[in-house]
Amino acid sequence: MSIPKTYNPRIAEDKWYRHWLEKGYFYSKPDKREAFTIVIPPPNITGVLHMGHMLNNTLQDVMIRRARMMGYNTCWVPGTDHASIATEAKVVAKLAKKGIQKSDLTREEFLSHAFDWKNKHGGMILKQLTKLGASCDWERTKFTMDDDMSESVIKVFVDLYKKGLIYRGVRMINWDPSAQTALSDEEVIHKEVSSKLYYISYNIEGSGEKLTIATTRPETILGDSAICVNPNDKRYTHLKGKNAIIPLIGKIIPVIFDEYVDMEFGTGALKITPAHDINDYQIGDKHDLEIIDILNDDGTLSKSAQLYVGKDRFAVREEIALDLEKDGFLVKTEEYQNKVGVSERTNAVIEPKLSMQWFCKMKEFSKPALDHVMNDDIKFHPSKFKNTYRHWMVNIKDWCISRQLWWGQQIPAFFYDGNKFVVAQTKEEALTLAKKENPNITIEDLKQDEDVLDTWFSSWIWPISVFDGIRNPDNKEINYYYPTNDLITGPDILFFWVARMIIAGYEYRKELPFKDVYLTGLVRDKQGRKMSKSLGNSPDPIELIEKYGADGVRVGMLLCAPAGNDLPFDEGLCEQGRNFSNKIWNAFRLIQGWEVSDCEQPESAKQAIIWFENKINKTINEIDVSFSKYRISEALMSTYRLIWDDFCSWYLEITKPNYGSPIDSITYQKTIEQLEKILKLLHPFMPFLSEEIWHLIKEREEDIIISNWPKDAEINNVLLEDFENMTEVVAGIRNIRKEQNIPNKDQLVLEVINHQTQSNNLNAIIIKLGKLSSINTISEKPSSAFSFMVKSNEFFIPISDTIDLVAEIKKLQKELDYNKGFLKSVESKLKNEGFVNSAPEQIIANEKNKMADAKSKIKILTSKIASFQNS
RNA sequence: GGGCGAUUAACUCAGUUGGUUCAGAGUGCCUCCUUUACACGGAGGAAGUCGGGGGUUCGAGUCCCUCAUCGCCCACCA
Repeated sequence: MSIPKTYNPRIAEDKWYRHWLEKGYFYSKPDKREAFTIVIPPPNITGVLHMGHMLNNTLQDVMIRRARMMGYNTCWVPGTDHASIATEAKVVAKLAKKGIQKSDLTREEFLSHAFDWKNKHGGMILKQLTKLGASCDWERTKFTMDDDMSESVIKVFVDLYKKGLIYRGVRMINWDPSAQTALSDEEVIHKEVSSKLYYISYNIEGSGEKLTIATTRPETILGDSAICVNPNDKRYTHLKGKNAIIPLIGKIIPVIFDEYVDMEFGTGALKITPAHDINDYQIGDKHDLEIIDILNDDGTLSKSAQLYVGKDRFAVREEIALDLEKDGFLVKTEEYQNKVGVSERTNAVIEPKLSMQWFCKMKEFSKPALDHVMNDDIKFHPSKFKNTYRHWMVNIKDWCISRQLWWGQQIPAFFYDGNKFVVAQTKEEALTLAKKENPNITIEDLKQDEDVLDTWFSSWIWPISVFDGIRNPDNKEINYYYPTNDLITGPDILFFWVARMIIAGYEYRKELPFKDVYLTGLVRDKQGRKMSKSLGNSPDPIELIEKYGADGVRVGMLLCAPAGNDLPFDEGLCEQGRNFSNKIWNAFRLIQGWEVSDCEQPESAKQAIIWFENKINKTINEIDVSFSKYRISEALMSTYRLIWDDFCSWYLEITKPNYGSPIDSITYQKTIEQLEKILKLLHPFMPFLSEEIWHLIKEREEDIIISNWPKDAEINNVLLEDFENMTEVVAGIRNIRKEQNIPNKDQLVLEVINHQTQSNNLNAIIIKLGKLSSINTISEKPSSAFSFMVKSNEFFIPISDTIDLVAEIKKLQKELDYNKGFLKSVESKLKNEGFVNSAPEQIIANEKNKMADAKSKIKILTSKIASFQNS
């Protein structure tokens, strides 16, 4: 059969993925083996696969595939998140295109549209993951709004309410005027913007005096309840008991005194708008001021504003500035850098708003989650995120969990008799509870809270609810699969998700939800911007896979992705991955093209096999260590070098027979064994290629995906070192060929003086790779020859007629100078009493060895130079 | 404003308790080579005052101080 020169990923990928599915390798049921579990960070149903997902899921797949080979019962649970705000926004937009307003629909009608949308688009991203080779247990695919999942969420809500951890109250919250819902603090991003600071003067009632304040939001003067100054501010003490008049509307408000006000800032006078600023609210509360909410939910001005009613807050800002200026109230404006909060989802500028919402008390509740991370029961990789985590946890605030949306789990609070309510799993239970208060209540009288829960209120129990551990805490699956092993996700959702899962884990399982958290970096584009769905700057991963193969893309992502480091994405990395695929493919092509016969095994092959067996064991050890430290890119690099350098450049170059000659059966057999081992090591990183070659080597039942992960063994380090030295000898010969332009077909003789190292065993290899006719041991150096040194052995290639004496002497002189300098530094170190007295014995012995070594090199070099100069 | 982390070759990063020739890897770059698995390749090469300055030590990329630059997280100063 003829095998193409380049590897074609298309042939392997779909074929093997289907095969693995058919064989059921991805599916997991509890059994006697130890479980290895990962729950996927459920991507939003609104999302399509982007580079962040690629990185994340490749890492998860690597961990799962390796664990599977190590004999664990692996279970990778996939699924999607209903993403309440994002999805609702998409559905609303889609309906709007059809001319349908959300307000035209009943809740049920809207939800039916939303589920239609979810059914159409929601599975897309999971389908894309299969292209990447993700070995998820697809039979376990979950959605955060599946009936059982929602039921678990509601159960948790009711439970926490009963425990007194959930309460309802009027608080200052973050209002998103675009989505028209409350947000948690975490959903608000503070951005620096250039804005203006407006200086506005207020007339003081009953005097000609004016009082000037500074504000970035002049439109909010319509909601002012007071002007506040610092009681220690001598400029304003005389205003005690006076009133100010709000410009344009003429409303009279008191001048109040509070030390909160910074005398240095602006004019030292602060307008107080309790409805639209958290600080003003607190001052207003303290001084018992009127709260005037001048904004509607959509960010337009309300009737309470009196002016500009129905106009947008930003339009009003400009308009009111003009009007104030016209009437002489605007003193001046200044350029000003300040920070505004915007909605993480809609990018709308957040309004602080006083509103009735549901909250979860976090302070005490989160304590175990903090402790168990700080004492490494749960390990973060890299550990620097422990700091960030701690900082957030100790400053944790109550979590606003209600959202004024329809898409999500509706809050199970049922109202009756006006403001009275009960919290219960079902309306029937609620009725029973309500009847205790008022026996006349009927089920029709109960009205469920319109709001839904924050999306993260469902995803924080994800590792438990996917195994039904909330509804049935003692079921077999949860006890088997929980706690999960690795959580692999981005640091951007450390608080949104990771921290809260840990909290929920200790609350509902009394146990950690996962043992290790691997926080990836963010994938950035070439301008250093975060790649994300909202920016739309991510290359299409499916196109990349088509171009470079899934394995190539996986390798490309992993090579540059040490834990926690951002990676600027460069397509060249995928190219490197593809080239690597091809390298392995061609190594395989070479081997399968060999003609096997009973001829004698060459000495060089014998030595190469022994060496490579040691080398592979050493590398397996390195790879295992890297994995245990979650240094996945290092594990891959070890594998990469083992294959490219050790296997291809050395092992195969040594063992491959001369052109047209057959290979002996022992070497052939051994080579196949080595190749198989290598493919196993490669499998977690490059599943398709490894499976493809595994089966092309020979027909067999067993698939590599479930083969055993190779174990490391005793390593003969002396042998490895000898081989290293040997490679330097070969490099020396190649160097001389290159410098002197000696073609490979010209066979050379290599002469060695007192060649004492054990690498005599490796002479056969040197002869083969150096294209030598022989290696001779000599006692005196030849009169003129090219030469090089490896350790303290001197090698010669005698070709007197072509040698460039001047260049050769120059080269030797350079080497001599280096060694002299080196000797000097070693000697001075050894003369230093401080060093000799305080350095450990081993270090001193090493220095002495170095000195002896340098001395002997200097001696050799000096005499060599002399002999050249004489000739 | 508070906290955390980083700064090592053109790029992306290793460098474990200070001590072997410790200044490394991969990519890229330069030179040569279409040789018989692979040009998605081979052989060789150049390349860094380890951000600046100070200190501790016999010895510092590694520990301490300081400055600079960058990044991240948190935060209610108009």
